[in-house]
Amino acid sequence: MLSYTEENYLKALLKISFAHGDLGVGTNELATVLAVKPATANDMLKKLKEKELVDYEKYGKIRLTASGKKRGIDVIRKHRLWETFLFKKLEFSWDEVHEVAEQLEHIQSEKLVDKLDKFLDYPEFDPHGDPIPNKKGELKVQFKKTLADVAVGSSCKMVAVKDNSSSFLQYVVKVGLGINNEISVVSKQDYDALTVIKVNGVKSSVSQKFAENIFVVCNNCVVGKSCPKTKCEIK
Amino acid sequence: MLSYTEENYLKALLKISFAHGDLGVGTNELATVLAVKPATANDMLKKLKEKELVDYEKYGKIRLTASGKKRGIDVIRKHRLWETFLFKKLEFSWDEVHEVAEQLEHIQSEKLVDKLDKFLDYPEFDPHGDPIPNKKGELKVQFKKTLADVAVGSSCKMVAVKDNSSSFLQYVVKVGLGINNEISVVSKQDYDALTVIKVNGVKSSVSQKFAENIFVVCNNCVVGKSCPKTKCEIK
DNA sequence: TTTATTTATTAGATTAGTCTAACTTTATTA
DNA sequence: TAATAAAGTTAGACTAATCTAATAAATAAA
Ligand SMILES: [Mn+2]
Ligand SMILES: [Mn+2]
Ligand SMILES: [Mn+2]
Ligand SMILES: [Mn+2]
Repeated sequence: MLSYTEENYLKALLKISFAHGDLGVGTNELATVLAVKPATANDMLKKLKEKELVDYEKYGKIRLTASGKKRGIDVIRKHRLWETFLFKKLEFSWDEVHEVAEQLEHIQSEKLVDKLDKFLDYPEFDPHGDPIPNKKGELKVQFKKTLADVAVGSSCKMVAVKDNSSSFLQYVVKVGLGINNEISVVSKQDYDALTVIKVNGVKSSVSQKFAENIFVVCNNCVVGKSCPKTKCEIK
Repeated sequence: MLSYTEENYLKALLKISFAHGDLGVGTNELATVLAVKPATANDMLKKLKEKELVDYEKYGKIRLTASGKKRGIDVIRKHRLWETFLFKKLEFSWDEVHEVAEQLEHIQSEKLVDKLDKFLDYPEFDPHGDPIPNKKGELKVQFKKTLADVAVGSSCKMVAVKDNSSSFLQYVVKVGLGINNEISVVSKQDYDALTVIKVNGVKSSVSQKFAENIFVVCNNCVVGKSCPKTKCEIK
């Protein structure tokens, strides 16, 4: 049985791995994500190594073992199922679900997770567009392309958000954006990449930082695979 | 913000108070209920007194303050709402809900509790027949009379169970009993109070211990008040 | 290739919650 | 009422998770 804290370390390691491929994770990086000091993370990593949930050499990069990865995915599965429950069944808005799911993800009951999954009719994506791992731990490939990659004159579909903070999510709503919306890129400033987009006929300006936090696909893209079109409008 | 552990102490104090009226709680008693040593309970009681959640003199009986009581009732409210959710929405059986609710009762989100309450359509009783406190903390009076109090030849209605353990609940089902069932007391042994009851036309023998764990009302009893009938068949 | 900077580790301390063992106070009973 | 038993408290120790401050190793810059 893993502690609340151990589960959070595994989840953080997994999320960092998703973000930057195969080249292991650093102690400081992990500590930053978990908002603890490197010394603290270092202590915990020793314990996780002892339990064979992570593997690394002293002063080397950290990687999850197969079992560590499975445990981490289970936590993410629970997190996203609970977010979906709060959003779909309890009328929470998409910027409110994350905080509560941070607590709910640590409830230990396999039956509860499976029943919740069934109750929600086996959802594939959470309210932020993130894929929900299934019972076996299989996870749809995460999205890679963002609104910042879309060429001027092209259009795309918003599929997820990268930043899950309540402030960003509320801003997204204010700009008139949401999951599955069609976005046209009207123009882009050379100097600072300030971008004019059109959503449902309404134009707005968004910053580079904003655009990088909106995951999109082009209309020919196959989610999780490369675009079959020879000249995809998205890099 | 109360810790997981502090919440459990308040809940335990409240439950013991419910069980034996106004005469405060003892350290050893509390320790037994929480499955810790008296020394441990003593340490925690000092902290709770410091936070003005309980009140007592050294070597004296312990009582919850108004605010301690409110916090304890909130935990019970959450526990029973979650049990109801698991039972009504996720197809858990009544002997499975308690264990998971022990975890869920510590999730901190007032909004979650209120939304859950609404989602369940403001239930008044949990799957074990126990009353669910409302948002204000108002709690229906607990049941007092048990099957062991019912006179031979009389009948009564089962309204709740005292013991919430999975083994007892499964036994109750095996005997053919459930909440709201009509029970006739056919006979009772003088020697050991072994009782023959009839439920839905089927006779069974139950021990005194068993009978004392089934809360009942007579058909004239008004829940939470005394029976208006001059000669109530239940003491 | 030294030096400086960043990254990682260790040592020692703290807090919450728990324990055992010894001791004190209150309650029971002979 | 005095002896005994039960209930409650204290002292000292342990673990998990955290911190600060000092140190060591690896990397980047000069
Ligand atoms: Mn989230
Ligand atoms: Mn999410
Ligand atoms: Mn329960
Ligand atoms: Mn219950």
